[in-house]
Amino acid sequence: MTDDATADCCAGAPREGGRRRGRQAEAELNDQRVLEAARDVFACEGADAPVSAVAKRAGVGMGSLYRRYGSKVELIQHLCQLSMEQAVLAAEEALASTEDPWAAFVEFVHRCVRARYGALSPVAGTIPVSEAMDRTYRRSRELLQELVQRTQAEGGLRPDVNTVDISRLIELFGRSFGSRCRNTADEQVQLRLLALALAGLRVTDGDPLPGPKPSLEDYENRWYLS
Amino acid sequence: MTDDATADCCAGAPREGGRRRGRQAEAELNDQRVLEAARDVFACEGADAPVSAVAKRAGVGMGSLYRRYGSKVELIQHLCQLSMEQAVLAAEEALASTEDPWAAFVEFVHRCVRARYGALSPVAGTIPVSEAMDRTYRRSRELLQELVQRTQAEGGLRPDVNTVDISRLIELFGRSFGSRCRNTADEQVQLRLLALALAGLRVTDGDPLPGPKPSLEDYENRWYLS
DNA sequence: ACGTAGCGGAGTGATCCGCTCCGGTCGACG
DNA sequence: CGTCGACCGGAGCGGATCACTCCGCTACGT
Repeated sequence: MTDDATADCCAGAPREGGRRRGRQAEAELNDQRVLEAARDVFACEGADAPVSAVAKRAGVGMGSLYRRYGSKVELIQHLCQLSMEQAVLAAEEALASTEDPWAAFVEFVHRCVRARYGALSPVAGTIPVSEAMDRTYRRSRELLQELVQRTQAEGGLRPDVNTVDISRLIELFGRSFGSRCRNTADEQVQLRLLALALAGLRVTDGDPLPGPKPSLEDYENRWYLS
Repeated sequence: MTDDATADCCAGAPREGGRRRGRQAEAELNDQRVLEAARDVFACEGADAPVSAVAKRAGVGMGSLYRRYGSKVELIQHLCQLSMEQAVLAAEEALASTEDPWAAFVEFVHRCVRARYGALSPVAGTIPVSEAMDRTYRRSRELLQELVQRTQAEGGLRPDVNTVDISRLIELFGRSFGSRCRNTADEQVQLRLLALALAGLRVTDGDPLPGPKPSLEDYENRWYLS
């Protein structure tokens, strides 16, 4: 497997993408492969998937994986961090497009779901929260707040929903998106259900949502308690 | 723990609920307790939760549990069976009430979600399907088909959804309902999201759902392939 | 008062998983 | 072209966990 990579990027001429060459190029490539594989594996099989599965999917030995990440927890933390950064980016871009607020909002949700934001939410409370994660989360929270308010004011988002509602919605679909590594037919159904929920987010003439608006505190505490 | 049970049902006067008395009454009670505990534990922690957790939650020894169910798989199969029977019952009652088809449909979905129908769907493909399961599933499928058609004809259910869509919706919320054994605040959020999706099921003037209607075959094959 | 049905839970063997460590490989450099 | 060492893959280790068994005990029924 690495043979391919070696043949592709090391033995031949310098690659346009990588800065370094030879062995170091392979190392850099492996970095990406590990990250991608980890996202897939953990999103599909849950955070208790064996690390060896990640290594195998990345086409990389255990040694190479553990040289980059000191432990499984560290790897997962890094994954969470990346997820949240993606969400931040998506939110920023949604806020930047002022043309159709509702469409921008929908696009934001879709991007979060597809980036599997929240696919790792089941690990909440089982790994420590790094400072980087905390910082990025805080930023994403602010942006989401802003986005929700704007969409409620100008985009037709029903006023009785919360940032927590939206977060949970994204997590719900982000978690099950591609869950259990099923075929793509599964993903299509999930997208249909997501479309259903999004349609429901627009309706305001129906019944109001049951219960009180969920509290931000409860939402966040999942990550800290036990 | 069993001391309580003994004091309650065995040492005292005959209980009105149970047919038998004394030791046999405790046995019968334990039966129920095991079932209930198993449903909770597996729904919350996933099907790979240890059997000992079920026993502990039921307040019952491992011996008592294994006398009733020869193996963990057998227990899970029984649980699936019960879930589906509940769904069948809910569907029958929904079809029986002819007054407000939409309300009956909503009630049906809620009952299924609350009964955690589909909480065990992640085990699909990991345990053999008993004939009883197969039979009950087939019956539930027929009833759901009928219910969906009626609600589409008379209840305002949008026409571009499928029985599979509905099943997956129920599974989605049934699985995450109470997932990870969180507090009840979590359940309230889930109910809000469910209400959102149900609202979306009613809208017909918005965009149509993306993709083709999901195929029943794909849906069912999850239980048989690998 | 005794036999025994039914109980709880410690123990067991096997599996699995995170992580380490080492022999091999191949680019880098003189 | 020879040597060196950075980096690689993956076998193996130690410990944790889990499904399941087995046995001593309790207390009901007679």
